[in-house]
Amino acid sequence: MAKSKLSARQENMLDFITNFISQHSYPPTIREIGKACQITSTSVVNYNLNKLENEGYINRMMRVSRGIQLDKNKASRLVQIPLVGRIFASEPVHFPEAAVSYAPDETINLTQDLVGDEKEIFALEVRGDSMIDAMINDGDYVIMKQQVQVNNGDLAAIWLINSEETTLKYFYLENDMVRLQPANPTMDAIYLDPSTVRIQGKVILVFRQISSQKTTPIKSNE
Amino acid sequence: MAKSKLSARQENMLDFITNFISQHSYPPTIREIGKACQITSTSVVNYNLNKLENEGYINRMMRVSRGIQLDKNKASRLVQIPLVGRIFASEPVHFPEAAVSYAPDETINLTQDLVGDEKEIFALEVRGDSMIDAMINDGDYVIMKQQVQVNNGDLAAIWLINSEETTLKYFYLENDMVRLQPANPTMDAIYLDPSTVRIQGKVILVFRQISSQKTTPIKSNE
DNA sequence: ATTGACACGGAACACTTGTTCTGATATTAT
DNA sequence: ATAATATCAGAACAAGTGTTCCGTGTCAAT
Repeated sequence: MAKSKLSARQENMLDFITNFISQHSYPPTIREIGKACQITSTSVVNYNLNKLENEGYINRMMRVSRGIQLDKNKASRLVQIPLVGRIFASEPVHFPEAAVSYAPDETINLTQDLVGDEKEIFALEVRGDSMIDAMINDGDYVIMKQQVQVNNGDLAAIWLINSEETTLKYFYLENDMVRLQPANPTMDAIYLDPSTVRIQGKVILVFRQISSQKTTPIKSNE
Repeated sequence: MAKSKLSARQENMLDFITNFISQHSYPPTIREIGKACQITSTSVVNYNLNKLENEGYINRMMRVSRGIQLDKNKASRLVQIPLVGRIFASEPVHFPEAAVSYAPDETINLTQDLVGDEKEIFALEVRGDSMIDAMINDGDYVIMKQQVQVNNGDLAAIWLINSEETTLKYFYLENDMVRLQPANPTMDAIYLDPSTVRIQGKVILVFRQISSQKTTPIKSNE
């Protein structure tokens, strides 16, 4: 929303600064920004840096080399994650087809440092208490990436063909057997033949909103 | 261990660099280091920076202003947190007396960026399943700071005087009543008179080791 | 057409900053 | 004691770097 006030050049600069810091762990100089953004004049870089500062995206330390601080609240890149549906235990995860556009109110925005560089990730709302053994509850949101293979130790969404249910468990392939380990360490792992499981994706992040509206759920006996 | 090869001056410099970066989010210049560490000559700072680089604590970018990168594996300051006991639901948290020295195998080392700048923090191992409503299980480790007051929204260790038990819940003081909110959103908050609760500390971090030894807990019927 | 705000490029300036040189002092080994 | 090494201080240099000034072009409003 507020980002609409930035010009393409300023967006470009902000992107470069963000990436530069994450790669070098120190900020770029004015000339480094200019070179990366095809700006020949240092004054123009300076000019647009002041714009970025006025908009609150960065803080500048005057007369300090590389004196640029990213305002984490505004400048850290947001990843727009489409909320494409719900995840039930009783059916496979329904991932969306190809590239579809979603309503803006159906996207979840998280900062890139939280979800990493993965592309094509989706948000799913958890329905039901059946994921409780993964320490994931009704109403939680799961950020997932669709993939048919996961690494050992990944928290994976797995469709159990025999019992016809989706489960979220840590995945390990050991001695030609699949071990599915609940996140809840007091529960036992289950061992299955690889042919009876279908990996649907890996979980990147789980979060739970502790909103004030939700904090007083006067339980009614419904 | 490897830090023993550093002189007092080099340790001092490394500390300053670490703190400077965390405060400014860009590294200091050679002269800034010298001023902070009472080194009048830039060449001496340069000399010791090279020492630090040879020991692997930092990386230097030649001819780059503020071109210092901390080696996270070695230089990021480890906070040694004494593991002082266990936390049961059935008794108050037992914090240690004053400054006591602990066996080295009874300390938990975490990087400062994880636990922040808090001083006098302790690690406690969770025993029993009674903290399950805080999404904390048997075997988890809780990093806590002892304090008799917490802010609204802090995850706090609270001794319930009437029921004589310790609980970990999010703490809110609302209208002269204490609301204790379980981390598990499917469970209800409880409201108590402030005189019936005793705040013991706030939880800074919780972690669970998913070690390979633990991943195959063939449950025996003991 | 005129004005003004805005964005830009080039150049120069002054300060910052990493580097290097010379030499002194302290520490350690032989 | 002597030599070798490590650590340090001061100074100067060259390059890096933020800042500023001047001029140009664009675009919308009057």
